[in-house]
Amino acid sequence: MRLATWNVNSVTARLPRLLDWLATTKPDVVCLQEIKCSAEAFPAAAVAELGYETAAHGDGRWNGVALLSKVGLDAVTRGLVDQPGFPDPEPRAIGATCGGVRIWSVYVPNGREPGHAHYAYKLAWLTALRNTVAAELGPAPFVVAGDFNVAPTDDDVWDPAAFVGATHVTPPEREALASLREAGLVDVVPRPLKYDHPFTYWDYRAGAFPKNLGMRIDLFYADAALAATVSDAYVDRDARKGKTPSDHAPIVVDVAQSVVA
DNA sequence: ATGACTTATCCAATAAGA
Repeated sequence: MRLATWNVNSVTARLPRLLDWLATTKPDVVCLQEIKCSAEAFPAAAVAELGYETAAHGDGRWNGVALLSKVGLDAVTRGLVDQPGFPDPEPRAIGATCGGVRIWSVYVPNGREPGHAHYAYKLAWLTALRNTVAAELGPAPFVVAGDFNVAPTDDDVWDPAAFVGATHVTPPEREALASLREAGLVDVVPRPLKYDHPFTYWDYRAGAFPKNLGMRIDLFYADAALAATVSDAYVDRDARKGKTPSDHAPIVVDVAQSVVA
């Protein structure tokens, strides 16, 4: 099976690119984040022409996540166990069982700045994610993939000095990732197609992409048994090139797991 | 060149992103 995750920064604005990328890359299951549309407005008919079923969770202007699958899409769950809000719960997590794999697409809150109420919200949200993982892990191959808005190590940002006092690199955020790993998940680190860091995000401003001023904040976490079957994992930085890209690149992961109906 | 912000929304100035 080929699994993938991509923060598309508006599925409406990105639809032509998404369709081209699906047709070329041919993933079996795709986790999308920042669809920025309601579930009803998701272009499900367009992706259905390429063979994908859709489950979307969105409410309009911001956030929003979805799952696309060619191998079945069952037991859809919208939201985490006791998911906190800001102040109300936002559409940032959707889970489903696809071809025998239990898979979650997540968009972790940004946090804005340490000390901000949004930062406390981010940490609480990650705790709810950990609790959801703990409740579900075990019976089936398991994946949580998406935009975690946390760089796991200093090696996952272009310059640690540029992030002093900023979110995405603080010990509590990194401890929240460690807690997910302690619950039984493995960080499937993709290979970069170019340069030596598997960055997944580059700011639109100041030529960050051509200068490779990036961050690895999109992550693919799998249970240990599934992670052991990974034959390839890469960041598709080519999808960040050209006119009107998302500011994030997709991660593509091939696993030996065969489709289970 | 991979190239110097982009998105949706009360349609235009703003909030949000990280």
